[in-house]
Amino acid sequence: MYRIGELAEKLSVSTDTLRYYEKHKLLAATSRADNGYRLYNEEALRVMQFIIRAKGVGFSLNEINGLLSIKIDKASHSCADVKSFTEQKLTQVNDKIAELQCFKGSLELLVAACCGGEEEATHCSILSALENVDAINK
Amino acid sequence: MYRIGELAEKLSVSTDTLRYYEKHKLLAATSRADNGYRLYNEEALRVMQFIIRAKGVGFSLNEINGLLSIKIDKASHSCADVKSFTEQKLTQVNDKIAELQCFKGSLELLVAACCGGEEEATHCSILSALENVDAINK
DNA sequence: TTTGACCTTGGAGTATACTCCAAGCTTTAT
DNA sequence: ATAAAGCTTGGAGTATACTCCAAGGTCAAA
Repeated sequence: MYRIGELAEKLSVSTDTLRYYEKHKLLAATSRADNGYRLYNEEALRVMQFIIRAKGVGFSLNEINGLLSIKIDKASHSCADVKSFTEQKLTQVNDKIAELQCFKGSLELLVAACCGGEEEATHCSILSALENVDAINK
Repeated sequence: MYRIGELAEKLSVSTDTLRYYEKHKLLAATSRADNGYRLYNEEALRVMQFIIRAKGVGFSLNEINGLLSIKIDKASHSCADVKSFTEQKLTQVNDKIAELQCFKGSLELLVAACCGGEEEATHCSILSALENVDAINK
């Protein structure tokens, strides 16, 4: 079991963030020590990694709560509910991937086209390439 | 040229958002009409689409400003600056894509495994699958 | 010509997600 | 035994990104 500070360091987040997530029902401590200290197990670590990843790709804490509640709120959802919610999230994720592929393509084009030298960027083809970034993104 | 309301509707954002972006140097109106109304051209439309996409995949307005300033701030950056900044962003984008691929894999697994019926989700295999989501995400 | 829809500005208010602080208890090291 | 580091709570403060409002100008249609 980890104390809050240990888990925080392992995840590169603050202890305040962990307490904030507990207050907002995203992740409760696994248990409490006799002295009242929060204790977290490996499962909690994995859930936090999940939350951090989800945040990184643009899900709000509220949306992440929704994703996590599939797990937590078992009895209150039917299979049909869960399936349709999950399909919806899958569509969202696919859309996000598609957008990022566009960014990736544009940026790769820019990197490939740029001379990388010391002259002013005014004369660098990377900039003209970026000016067409939206066209590329389609 | 579009008036602010027309552009806002085309993009499904509020006019307040467009004025907010102008105030925060993300996108100025292309010009002003004689009556003081903001006017936007097709280029502005494309820049806004770019901003909206970037936001959707988790870039902050500040980061987006950085991306846009490659375009705007030509004379103040060398080619080497621009190239290294762009390569850094590319790494970020690749990381985000990898994370989303994990989500996608997990969610697809869940959708495929779920019966989709009316019974309580307690008995649905989609949930047990989700409990291993972090393992799947690796 | 006047009603309604649209635009202007500046500034205040809100939601989200932290982040910091005070006051105090616990534990570890010297 | 006492200091330093770590934990507790509740609550206040901050950054980001809007969102709304007031007071007023503009414009097209009835």
